[in-house]
Amino acid sequence: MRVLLVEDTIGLGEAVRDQIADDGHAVDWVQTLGFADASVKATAYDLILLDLMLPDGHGLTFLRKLRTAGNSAPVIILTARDQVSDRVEGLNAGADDYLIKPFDLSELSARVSAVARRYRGNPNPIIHVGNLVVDLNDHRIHRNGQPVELTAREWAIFEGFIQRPGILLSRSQLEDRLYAFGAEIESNTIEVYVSRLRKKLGHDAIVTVRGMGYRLEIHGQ
Amino acid sequence: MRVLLVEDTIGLGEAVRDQIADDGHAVDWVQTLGFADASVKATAYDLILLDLMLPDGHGLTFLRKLRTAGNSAPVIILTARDQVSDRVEGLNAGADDYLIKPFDLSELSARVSAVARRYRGNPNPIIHVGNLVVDLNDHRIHRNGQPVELTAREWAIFEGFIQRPGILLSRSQLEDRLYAFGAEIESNTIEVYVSRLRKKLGHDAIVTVRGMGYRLEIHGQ
DNA sequence: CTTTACCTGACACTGACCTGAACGCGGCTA
DNA sequence: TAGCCGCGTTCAGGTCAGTGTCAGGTAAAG
Repeated sequence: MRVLLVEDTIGLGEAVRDQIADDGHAVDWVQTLGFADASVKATAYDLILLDLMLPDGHGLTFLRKLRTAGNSAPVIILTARDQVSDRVEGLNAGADDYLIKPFDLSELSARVSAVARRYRGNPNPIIHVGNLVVDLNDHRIHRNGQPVELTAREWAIFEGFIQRPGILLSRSQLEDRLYAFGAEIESNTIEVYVSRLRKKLGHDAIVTVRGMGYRLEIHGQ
Repeated sequence: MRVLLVEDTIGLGEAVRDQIADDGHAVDWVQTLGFADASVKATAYDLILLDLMLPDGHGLTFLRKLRTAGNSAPVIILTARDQVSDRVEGLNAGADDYLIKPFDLSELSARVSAVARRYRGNPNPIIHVGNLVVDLNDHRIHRNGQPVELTAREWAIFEGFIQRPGILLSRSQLEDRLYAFGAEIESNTIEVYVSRLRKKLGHDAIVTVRGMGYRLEIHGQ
């Protein structure tokens, strides 16, 4: 799926872009309405993620122009919790959905893949890694055929690994998955969750890279 | 697809009817709520296009009655640009979408075929899950042979589960089923409905996945 | 050997969740 | 018109799994 991300906050934009790319979609990220305008003229997007407060104007102006131009691509609005009127107006202006900042990356994934599913009638994407079978939408894991139960936090971490198996994830990247961006944490929480995941998924499933981070190890069978 | 068009403006009604017929759907066109009432009792429509200002009453009264009667056919509201409050109320009353007059016929086509797409691939209206037998068209459920009565809201939730048994549904996905898109809800309504469904369908029918959502458990037989 | 980084069992507390009960409202009946 | 009923929603009180912190231990690096 081709996704256009219109968002001027750098940290958030990066995180969203990476998440969507990891989910297997092509992302174009622009920071202004001007570039957004140009992009939709050049490309037929399957989904548009639209922030409302942008340096060169309000997202709703863009949305209305898009609709009157006959573009009916699904639009998901990214908005702050207190801007209720914006949200209502957004839906009236032709948005399909909205996400309230700060949002979980997994919530974002869910919304995006809901759109993707509607567009091509896809079943759940199932990933096989070593002796694990993972259903991403359903948050379900089987290890050697046995179901494995993960808590919300454990899943958040694990999802980060499974999306890029074999790739090194730094501590702070993992922390971002737990505490919607920003929130600094000074403790060994990540270590604890890695430990818990190892207990559930096998002790060699996650490899420590000293001083750098962790990586999911693909092994077996 | 069977479409019911409720619209008292002659010119517009004709144009819409013709467009939908051209798209390959069967259209019934009525001009009053009275006839609309009679029609939905006689026929199971797959989509209802509903004007709000009608000679014998307001379309929302009709919509509410429809929903409390357990009819969950998708409804698209046809409304004028300046009636924002009507639109919001409409979504809250259980409409699925809306179109602002005057609208392009191509826009209409797009929305209608979006509904059609969602409706297709559902050829088997009777589903067996564990000790439940569910008739999707009739909204009828039997548990171990005994009929189970669900209210409109309970059904809305349950339908989400039954369409893809075993899948995890997040709180917000369930909320979307109750309140078209939009309407923010800050309460435990979902929990209450889950609780009531459990009482009617068996306490182990719906499993809580803490921090993530709920899932219908397929068990027995 | 010392230092640093990481591991993991244990534990207290928070907040997510459950559910009986009460409220409010629209629709139906008399 | 008044009264009743069913449904949707909110509230309050209770329960318990999940989370984060800590402390004592182990492994790696130099």
